[in-house]
Amino acid sequence: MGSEVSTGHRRKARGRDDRRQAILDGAFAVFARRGYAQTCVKEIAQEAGVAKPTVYNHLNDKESLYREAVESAADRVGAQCIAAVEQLREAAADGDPRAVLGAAARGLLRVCHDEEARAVRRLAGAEAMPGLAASVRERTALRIRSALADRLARLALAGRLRPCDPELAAEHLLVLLTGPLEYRPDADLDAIADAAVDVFLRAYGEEHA
Amino acid sequence: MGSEVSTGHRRKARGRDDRRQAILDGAFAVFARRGYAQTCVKEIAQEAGVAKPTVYNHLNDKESLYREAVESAADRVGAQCIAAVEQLREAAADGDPRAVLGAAARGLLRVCHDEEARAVRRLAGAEAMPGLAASVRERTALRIRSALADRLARLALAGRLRPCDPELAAEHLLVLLTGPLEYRPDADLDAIADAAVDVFLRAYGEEHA
DNA sequence: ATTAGACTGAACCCATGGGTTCAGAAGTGT
DNA sequence: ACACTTCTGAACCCATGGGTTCAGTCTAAT
Repeated sequence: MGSEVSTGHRRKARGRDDRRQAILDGAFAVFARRGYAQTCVKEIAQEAGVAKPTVYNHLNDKESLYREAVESAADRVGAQCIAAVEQLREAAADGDPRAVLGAAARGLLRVCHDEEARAVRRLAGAEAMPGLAASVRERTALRIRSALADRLARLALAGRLRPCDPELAAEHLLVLLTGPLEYRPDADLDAIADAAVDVFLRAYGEEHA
Repeated sequence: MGSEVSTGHRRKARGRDDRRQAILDGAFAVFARRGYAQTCVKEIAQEAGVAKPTVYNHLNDKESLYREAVESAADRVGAQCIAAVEQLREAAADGDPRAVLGAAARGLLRVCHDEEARAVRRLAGAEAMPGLAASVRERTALRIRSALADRLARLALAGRLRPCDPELAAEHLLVLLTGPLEYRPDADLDAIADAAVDVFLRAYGEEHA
């Protein structure tokens, strides 16, 4: 019966967390399309399929709602990016780095160009909430750079890249990939990725014969 | 007397424009440190040294205030960046591209790291104001890329860079410069600039012997 | 069946702040 | 001196919306 009690608690807790997550997701969706100022909590409640007091039952106020919603979405986006980078793990042993880097780059860029990722970038910096920008950067950019640096270090060690600072190399590859999105929000993603890998390999590829 | 009348009109118009600009500058300063939602028009008026009705005498409403303030600041920042790029004009004839590009890069990066430029980037994307982001991108990023592409094209034609698409090359150099600011907001600017030029020249420099 | 906890919906309170009005001051051209 | 425009400062109106309260409902565990 101890197990039944704890099961019951787990179910309840699970239910609570699900609902909380639904609220955060709804909040993120509304904030993303309306901005902070134009968003009213009632609309968030509707989006989440929940009554307004329920929102305040899970979150303290509008600002917490914003912070936690953005951070939660940042975690999702960060995880997708990490997954795209991690595909370099097995593939690294294979043939020329251009193919394997190209595939990872295209995957990464698709995630970064996704509506959710764009919204995270917009909402993170805006609205002067102390610490939020740093927190989101930690959960996305820095984590991704670190994961990519790991992979590049292995490539360099294997002689497929020239010796370099992996952190800096990762940063360069990432800005070559995602930077152009700021200049051409709706360009061909694969073309951007290929151009980025091209430049990256000319700069960091192994000394050619 | 026609001249006197027109002089009078000019003085008045000048006075009006000055005051309008003072209001826009004050608005930008307050929006930059408070964000849109937390900013009240009264504070803008105080910052500009003006009474609240005077603000509404020059601008229609809070949203116009925001748009025009951001666009005005974007114009200033854009002009400074163009100036930094334009120093490639005379210097282009000189010695190795590394020195001349490095100097321009450091100048450009200083402007982009400036508080005003950071604020423009923050405020431009935020707050779901249709068209504002595009307008600011037009006044800054695209203009700068275009100016830089002009200079790079001349360098390529002079054989100091390998043949390339100047627009794309300019974009790559710019993201290598400004991208790292997102990852390390307070790193050594000159180090970033040098690393960017280094990578850029390995990718776009003339075929080495 | 009972009890406990979460959820609902609607009404409610009220601080905030956008935008306006107005009477008068101050500067300007004639 | 006179008229004209602009600016001031203070008060004012009022829509918006954050946050709360409450009485009643639903679910689930015992």
